[in-house]
Amino acid sequence: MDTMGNSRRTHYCGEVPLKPCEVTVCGFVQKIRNLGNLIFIDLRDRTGIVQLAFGDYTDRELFEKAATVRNEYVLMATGDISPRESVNKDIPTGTVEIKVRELKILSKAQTTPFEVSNSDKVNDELKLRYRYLDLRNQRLTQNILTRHKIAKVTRDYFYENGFIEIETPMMMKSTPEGARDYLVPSRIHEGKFYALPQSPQIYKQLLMVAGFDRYIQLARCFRDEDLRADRQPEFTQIDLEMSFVSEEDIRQVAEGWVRRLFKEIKGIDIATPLPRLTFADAMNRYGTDKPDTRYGMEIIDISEIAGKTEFPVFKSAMEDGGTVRSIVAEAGAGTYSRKEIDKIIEHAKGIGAKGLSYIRWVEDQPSCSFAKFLKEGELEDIINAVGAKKGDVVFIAADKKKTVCTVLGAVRQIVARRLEMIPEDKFNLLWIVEMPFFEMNEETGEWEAAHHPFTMPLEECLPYLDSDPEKVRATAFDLVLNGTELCSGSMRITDPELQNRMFEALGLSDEEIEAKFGFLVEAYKYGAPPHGGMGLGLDRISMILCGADNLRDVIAFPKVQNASELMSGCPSPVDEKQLRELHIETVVDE
RNA sequence: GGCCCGGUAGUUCAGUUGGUUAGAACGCUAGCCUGUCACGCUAGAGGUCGUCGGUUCGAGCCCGAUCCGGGUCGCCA
Repeated sequence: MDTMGNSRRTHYCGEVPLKPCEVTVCGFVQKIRNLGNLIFIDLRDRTGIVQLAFGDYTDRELFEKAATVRNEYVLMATGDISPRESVNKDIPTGTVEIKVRELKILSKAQTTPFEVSNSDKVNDELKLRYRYLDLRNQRLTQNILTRHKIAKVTRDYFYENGFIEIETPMMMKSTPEGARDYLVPSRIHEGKFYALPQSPQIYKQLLMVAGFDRYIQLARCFRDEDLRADRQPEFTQIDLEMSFVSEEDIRQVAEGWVRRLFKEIKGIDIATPLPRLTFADAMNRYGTDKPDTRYGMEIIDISEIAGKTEFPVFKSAMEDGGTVRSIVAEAGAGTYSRKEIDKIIEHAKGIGAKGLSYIRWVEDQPSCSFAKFLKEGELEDIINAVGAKKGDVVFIAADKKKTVCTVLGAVRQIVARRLEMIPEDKFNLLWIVEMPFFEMNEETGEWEAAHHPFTMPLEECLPYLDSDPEKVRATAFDLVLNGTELCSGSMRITDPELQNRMFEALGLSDEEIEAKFGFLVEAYKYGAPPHGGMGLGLDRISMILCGADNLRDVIAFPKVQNASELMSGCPSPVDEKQLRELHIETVVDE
């Protein structure tokens, strides 16, 4: 093996000049084509690929050295850029190659567990175990570079608009409402714990009280909850807070950021102001608070018609205060077989439906899964009400409103995917506004804060605070992009009395309020500018702008579904000594 | 915690009704090859069929448990 010696890189592989000159490049071997008396090596770095060439112009010793090179070796090559005899149109440097005069093998490589250039098809588990190899793959490299650009554009935009970046603590007080905290035991204080931040919420509000006026941070956040394709236990939030503003002002700043980001990253002009939809409308029309509006197929309430039939499923749902709603799966490209319908129903059951009724209108006559319960003309009434045409399938769910919405929202998504009616190149952004303040916890039957408890309710809702929690809406809003929640924001309560009323409405005792949030309420007594802000998911926006369908693809070292990291193998056991210092007793397996 | 999907050479996959020696492609090793870019040709090595148990004369295939990975519901103030 060789050392670099005095040689240094003059150009990145993907950025070599396309005219004759001397260059030195460094990188990994992507591919070797050895033709006997002619060797080509594709050399890769983060910018791209360039072809190294060895032929009759190469001295014998160098040629033999080139012949020993294997995939993923780390090379440094010096030579002359020359035009190729035959051009490769697929890569930017395809018109030239480097006729190598000096080759240094800086590091050899074992045969890798998978081919880096072909890793897109390889099993995720293996790739995550060797994440540093998968990151060499150009798709993943590009994603990480795009994420970097997004972070840079974000900082540029907010700095230019008077925001100050301030770091808040990573070790903070545990506030166990909402998501579970990751805890850090204290060595100095026996039996006490820090928590990793779920968000810098309280600190950024205190920064407003401190007078910093406009704050931003690319903040790491932690939540000890189960993972999803769009949810990691550790994630990065573009966290911001502003003083002397209204809800609308915050959205305007965010829209400016969105416009700038899409322009610089995708070259797309986003029209602002962005459309907005109330939470109630979103639930009714799309069955979710994060609707994908790139396609139609909205939910239709047919309680008035179907709910009045003799079909026991519909009847009992109505009697229990529920609802009957439907979506029309359009004919699209093909027709629906019974088998496919069954599959969709199975899926619906998996997400909480007891079942799904349907009207399948593929042959001349519509066939209806509950036809025998219908009187003359009722089937026609339903079909007319939902506007179904021949070729369509009408899916109907009857249950409590929440279940019906969830189920039909999911069915809408499945059908859209199946029909390939989701335009890949479209970016539909919208605001969901007037979010509910309280949410019923089905298990305990108690009202809980839907957002965080510092959220300002809409002024017109204040009278219902104690009498009718369901009616209270918040100054909270979400930004939704293609069915993914990108951001959440709100105005905050700055009146200590109102803040205490909110805590009480949430069932906290005076002692609990004092112990958990006393310092915040106290701060508001010393002069608190009206303020509000938001948190934007950097990982999620990166995922969408990279065209990825999983957060793992835009995070350098992600965690898997059970929240472990396969490369390093964390979480892992620790020494007894460490535990003793932290005053933690060893847990013996039962 | 629930539901669904997956696990067969290094990798991606095939493997019929349970039946002889588990196949292919890529990768790997060796040899040949002067313009490749999915280089080509020849030969070779490479398998506890995730693991454990069961049914059977016989299991990659059937049954049970379990581990690992993925998706999702719950959960995510």
